[in-house]
Amino acid sequence: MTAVPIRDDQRQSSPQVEAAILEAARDLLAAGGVDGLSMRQVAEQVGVSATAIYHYFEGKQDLVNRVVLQAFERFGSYLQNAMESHPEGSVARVSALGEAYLRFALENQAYFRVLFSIQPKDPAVFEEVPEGGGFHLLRKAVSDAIEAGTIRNASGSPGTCEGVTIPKHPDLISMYLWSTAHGLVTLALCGASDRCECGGVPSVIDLYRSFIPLIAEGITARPVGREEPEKRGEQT
Amino acid sequence: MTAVPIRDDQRQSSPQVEAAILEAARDLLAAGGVDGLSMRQVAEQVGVSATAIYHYFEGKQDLVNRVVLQAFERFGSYLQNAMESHPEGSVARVSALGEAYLRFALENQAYFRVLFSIQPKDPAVFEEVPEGGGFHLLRKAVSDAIEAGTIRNASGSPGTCEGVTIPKHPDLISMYLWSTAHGLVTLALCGASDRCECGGVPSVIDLYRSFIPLIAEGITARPVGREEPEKRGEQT
DNA sequence: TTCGTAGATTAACACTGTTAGGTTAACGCT
DNA sequence: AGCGTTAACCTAACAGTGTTAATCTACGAA
Repeated sequence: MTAVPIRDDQRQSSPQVEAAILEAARDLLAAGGVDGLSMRQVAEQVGVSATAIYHYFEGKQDLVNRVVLQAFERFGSYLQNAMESHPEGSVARVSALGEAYLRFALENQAYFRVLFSIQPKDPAVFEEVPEGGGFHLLRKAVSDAIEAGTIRNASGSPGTCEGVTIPKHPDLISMYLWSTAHGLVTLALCGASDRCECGGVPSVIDLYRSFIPLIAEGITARPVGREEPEKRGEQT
Repeated sequence: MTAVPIRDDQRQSSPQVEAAILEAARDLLAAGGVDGLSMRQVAEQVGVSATAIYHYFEGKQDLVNRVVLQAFERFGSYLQNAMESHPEGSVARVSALGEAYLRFALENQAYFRVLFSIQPKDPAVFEEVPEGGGFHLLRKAVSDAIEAGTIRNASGSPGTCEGVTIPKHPDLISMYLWSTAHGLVTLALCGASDRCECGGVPSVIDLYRSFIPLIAEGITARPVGREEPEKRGEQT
């Protein structure tokens, strides 16, 4: 169906049309992912012909990228919000960040899917993301916690944080925490986590909460007596 | 281009055609993901018309599912192979499993992408995966390690977390390890991990190796009291 | 008045997955 | 031998996709 001709007095000016396109694209993207977004559908929803979009965007990929950029901003403020309700330097703040990460992903699945679709997308997209799309928040929270002494310094050997208090690279711990939360929610979203009942833990959030003691204290047996934990061998 | 008519004597029998279709689909899928697989291209590669495929498969989704199933099997044996070179019950076996997971994902990116694309795919696909597509391997390795005393039993973790009873199954630790490895490689594949330099750790594999002490011993700062003095053997 | 241009249009191209309907060839049965 | 059935495959077509080319229209400036 061709778009109904727009009378001049209701013809939208360019920035409004662009915004309307972005909004329509966002809805379609959130509803059905990249495949669910079609130029013609966007156009129809805006009340404009499909090719008009090409006046504002270079193509579908560009349109998607722009929406993703907006989504990252929303994602960032969502995380920030969740973080600020816990004291600076606390482990609670770090773990709340993780929980918010999960919650956002679960509540905006199609959105999240697009954000982190395992595609070799333009690195430019990520580069334009303001402040790393939440990663800087995590990094900050981890840094604060290290400084507050609630999280150990990754740069040192286990326990050698006695004299040395300078956190060299909280990036490592941040990346580690990011991986865990992201992996969990990713597996959950593709249905893979159903393979593991995990003793009847029902929701992904609960599963994540069950991870926390493991993350905090590690998984190796710390024997009450004195038992040599077996060393990791080196392999190819 | 229409397919050249097949003379009777060179007309392939059904199972061979089906296998050829699967093979062509696998190649296209590995090369360009789901979008890179087109029925017409598959057909042309096999030397048959596009619609002939519908005699063996219900449609594109079904074809993809079948390839994914095969891929999971290959994935499983890849993991098994990597695992078996380490003693049963050792932490080394567990961590080798993780490394193999990463390696497979990095070496077969498009493949891996399809396996774990964040799509709400038919749960049936996962259900048909023999023995859980590697998860049972991880579970077994973790169970053995717990039994051998090298990995602590999750049930022994301190109390309950926020009212949630912590499952005592090795499933929890397995799921946790799976999440971490999967999250890392997933973030790497979509380019997100480039945001974190992590102290100059170059490759994903090295990054994973840096995780291992964290996974083993946790991230919370422990009182300076007890720690193994003879550590610090492994360097990436 | 004329020109340039922003904004939008229609028509078309080359794809896509999928369906409908038809054409063989081979097999089993009477 | 003749009949019916079915597996295997075909062509043609449909509805949809992203994208390009060429065109039209209104508006502001010279």
